[in-house]
Amino acid sequence: MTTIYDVARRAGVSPATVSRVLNGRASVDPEMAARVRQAAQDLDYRPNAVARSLRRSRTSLWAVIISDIGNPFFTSMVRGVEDVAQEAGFSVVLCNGDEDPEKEARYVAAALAERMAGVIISSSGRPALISRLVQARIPVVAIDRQPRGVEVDTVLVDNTHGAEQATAHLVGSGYRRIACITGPRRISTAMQRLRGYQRALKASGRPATEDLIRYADFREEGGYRAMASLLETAEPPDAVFAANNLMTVGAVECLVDNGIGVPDPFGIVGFDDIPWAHLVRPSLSTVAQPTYDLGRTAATLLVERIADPAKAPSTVVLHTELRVRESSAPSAGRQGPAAGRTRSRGTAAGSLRS
Amino acid sequence: MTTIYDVARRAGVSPATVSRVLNGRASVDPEMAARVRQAAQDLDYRPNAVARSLRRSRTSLWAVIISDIGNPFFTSMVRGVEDVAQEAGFSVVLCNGDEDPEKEARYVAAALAERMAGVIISSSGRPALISRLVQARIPVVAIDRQPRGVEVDTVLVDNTHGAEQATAHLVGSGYRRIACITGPRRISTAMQRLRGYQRALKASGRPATEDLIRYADFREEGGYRAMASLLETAEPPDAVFAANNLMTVGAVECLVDNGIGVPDPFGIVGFDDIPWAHLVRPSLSTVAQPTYDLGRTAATLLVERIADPAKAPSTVVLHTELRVRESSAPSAGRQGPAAGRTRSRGTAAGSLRS
DNA sequence: CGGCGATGACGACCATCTACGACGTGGCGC
DNA sequence: GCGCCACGTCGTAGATGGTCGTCATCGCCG
Repeated sequence: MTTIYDVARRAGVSPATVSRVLNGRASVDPEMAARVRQAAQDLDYRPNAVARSLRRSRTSLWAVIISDIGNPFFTSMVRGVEDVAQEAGFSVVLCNGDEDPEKEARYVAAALAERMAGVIISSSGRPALISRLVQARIPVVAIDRQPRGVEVDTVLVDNTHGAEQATAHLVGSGYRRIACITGPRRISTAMQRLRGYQRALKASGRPATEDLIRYADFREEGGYRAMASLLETAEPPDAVFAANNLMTVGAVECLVDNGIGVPDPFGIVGFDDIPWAHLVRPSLSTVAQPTYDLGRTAATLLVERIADPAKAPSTVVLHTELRVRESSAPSAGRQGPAAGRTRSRGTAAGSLRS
Repeated sequence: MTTIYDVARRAGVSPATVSRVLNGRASVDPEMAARVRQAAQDLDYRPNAVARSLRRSRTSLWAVIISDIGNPFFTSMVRGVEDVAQEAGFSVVLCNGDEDPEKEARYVAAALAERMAGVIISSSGRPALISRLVQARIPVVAIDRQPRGVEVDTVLVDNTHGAEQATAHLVGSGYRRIACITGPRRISTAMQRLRGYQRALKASGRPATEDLIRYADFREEGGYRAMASLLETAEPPDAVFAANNLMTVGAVECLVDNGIGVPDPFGIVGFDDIPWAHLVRPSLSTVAQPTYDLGRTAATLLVERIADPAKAPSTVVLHTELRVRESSAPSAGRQGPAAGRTRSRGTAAGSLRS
């Protein structure tokens, strides 16, 4: 590997001058600058980013710690983060926490050891991890999930409102007993979405009883099991609101395996869109999140936080959008007063292309 | 941040001894070692990975440069890479090349600047990028796509055979004019899958004419347009083999929008599975790749290459598996001699759970 | 001729690792 | 029993590569 000394020798200047030319920090004689640049090009010189980081005591790496790389929600989010990072001159280290607090802890340790420039984290629960980052003065942005007891920049969606809207839509479609499959109690999004569900039930004058609620794991398998458990009860539900995309898929699978028709007699709405939802039959009604923007917003906050570590932490809440498709639109006989949408194939496909 | 000097001072030893204790390189008096460890724990000392990297002139980071983070094929692969990296003590920097040679070049430059310990790359064409890495003595493993003119460790699947099998299956199902939507000419997988398609057609005694071939971009949009273009021809096909998952989805969308039934009258088989393929109606027949193992294998090769930079490069070819579902199984009247599978819903769902 | 501004050279510094040297102890041989 | 040698252990210092502050010098202008 060629070093800055090799370039200096070839250009007949000191290493400091080479540094100044390449960083544009101070004014250098144009003729000499050109000579340096030529030498650098001739030798295919690439500054050693490690040495630079050591001297500057800061790197140009971000750690993005997500909960599940297999979930399209997170990959889309990462894409948003990455695009902003790229523009701002940072590289992204993607870390798959896998909903495992221990794995997550390892990644936080790595971020500390590598003295990363910043961390974007969707934490699976432990606020202590985020505290450690804050204590080490590493800029942090929490995304998707709200950490408890720590003051950091945060980007969320209006989980409660989205869940309320989805549940109210099921109520309006005429379903009688609406169940809820949510995530682990320690995760803020799971609890907020549950609260939205409960609020909508109360607003419609129905009791939100515990026997209609299941706490699963935000994965396909968990959604399947929760659905199966709901069907086994003495008085099974006739609709369900599932609190994330993978559990929605699991629940639908369970219904298919049990030969139960969707949307008639059984309605389903899921939180968070899935790709190719329009190709799934019946197409799934979902509460769509602005995943890409979620990532972009978090990244923008991180850039600002790095620029000014002293500024007060802010929380940004983005909006969800209920996308009604086939899975929550029962036949005419059952439809309630609020249910007036088309089910034509063309429309469904068209709305998804956007 | 506490440094090795702080720990040394507190333990009453020299920094060198602290380093020795924590790295286990040389023998140190056990009593003294215990004192050092205690001091390190008291101060919550974490070695500065940047300084370590500079001194050792090697980092513990891998760059994984993939073509499209939105494609589940790659995320599953990355998961395999990551699991092995974790075990071997490396962290993974995920880089989304986005099928854009320029973006890809930037990431390769970053890998060089950061003196990364290794690179796993699914290159969008330019062998020059890989050459630069090899020249800089950075261990490289090519994955999914075969780089031309460079000798590096490579992990591939049997693209030609998989495509041949898929096409032969369409032939056997009784389709007459079978088209092919493949990827850009510069990408090896696109050409190999095209070759498999052509081979199968020749084996069945049909001409593989150019008017049945479209070169798209491996994306949903491209698949849609290619399908539309095939339908506009004077003599449209009645089946298509699509060379990756996203283009398959695009092609199906186009068929739906045009009101053409699948699998009757139009058959389709795609290369590479998609998640929730079993929920899509009609469920899609695909050539499934061992995506996770692809990643694991590449990572294992990289670990070996790092351990022994001198060893001869090897190429590993993994096998694909044709998964017949509904989209290629026409009704009885059309079925050819080779088409004898069930189309029952239960069976289709069951085969997908595995 | 003096002063100021601009530019370049030099060296300290970032945190860690490691080669080399020094010191001490134990064992063996005379 | 004493001395020497060898080995084990520890500390010092230098190296890693780039950045930036300091100082000196040169040239130009007043």
